[in-house]
Amino acid sequence: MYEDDNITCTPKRFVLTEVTNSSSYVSPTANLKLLTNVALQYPTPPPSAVQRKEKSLQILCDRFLQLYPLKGNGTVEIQLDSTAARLGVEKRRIYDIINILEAMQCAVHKRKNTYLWHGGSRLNSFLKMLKKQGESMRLSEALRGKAPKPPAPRHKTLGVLAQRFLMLFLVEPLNTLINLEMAVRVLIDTSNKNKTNLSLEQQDRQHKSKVRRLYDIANVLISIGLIEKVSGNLILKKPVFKYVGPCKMKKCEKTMLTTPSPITPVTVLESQSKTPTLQVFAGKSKRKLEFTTPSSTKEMKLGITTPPHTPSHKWDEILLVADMELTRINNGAVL
DNA sequence: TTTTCCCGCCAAAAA
DNA sequence: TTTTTGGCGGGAAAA
Repeated sequence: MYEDDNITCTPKRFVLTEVTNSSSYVSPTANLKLLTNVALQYPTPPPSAVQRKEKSLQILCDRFLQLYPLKGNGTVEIQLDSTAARLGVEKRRIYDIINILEAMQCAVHKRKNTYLWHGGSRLNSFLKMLKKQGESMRLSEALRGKAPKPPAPRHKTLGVLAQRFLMLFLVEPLNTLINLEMAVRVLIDTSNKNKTNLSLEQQDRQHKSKVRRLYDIANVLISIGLIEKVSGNLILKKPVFKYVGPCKMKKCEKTMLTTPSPITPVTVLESQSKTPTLQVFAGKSKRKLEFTTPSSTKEMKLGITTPPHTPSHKWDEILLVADMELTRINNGAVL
């Protein structure tokens, strides 16, 4: 009949009544269907086998990076399908990984099924840019009360979300801990489409979905070595992440902008605030999101202002406030 | 239980 | 149209 590479010996024989739960007559068609099902079941490896944990995106990305190292030399072409096969996963999973890596400028979409791998060669400069981008978006302020809330991306949401998530770390003082709940709230534009308002529970649904995405993203960012999960956190039970990537700037310690001289020429400050439009996602395809705020940003030029207050690292407070808000929201949901 | 998040359906974009 | 990409959320493993 047919030969299956997986079958190395004659399958054990079964009588219909052993497989079915009834001893009654089964039509030929039903019989065929039944047999098909049994056949499909057959090549199933031992029940145990790899479990969920071993299939995580983080591990998959680790293996991916093993194939295509970040510090590799030169550029290489990556074939998605063969890579998926090599890693023994569905193509869909490769998309998840490559999308984030692409968002990190580690690879660029060259053509169908093909990416150009640049590794981490552009990472540092890209991170610098991301930071600037984050500052101009005023993500730091958004984290607290002041909430310009960056507009929701229309395309490449996974990649954009990954970039914005990273921005949070870059924009905040080093070692700031950020939890996913906080991130979602800042990164997701709750003021939904024009009129259509929140459906309350639909809002919760979308929130949950976004958190799922953030988990996915966090996992590959961890694999890349940009982020780290901080276990056994204090106040919150929620997961907290910390930036551990390349030190973004040299101003490690003091210096900073400790209240510039009273009479600072505006020009000095202004000079810093250019970069009005940064194209994070290169590429021609429409799908590649036009990352920046199209034009709406009404008064972005006013951006440069010394941090409101508490330039400190009182992230504990931040976390607390964030959590309190979250619980408030949750309670409110129970109408 | 809740948190984490894999899996894969199926629609949008591209060919 | 068909194929490739990739939102999205169900629901189950892990904690």
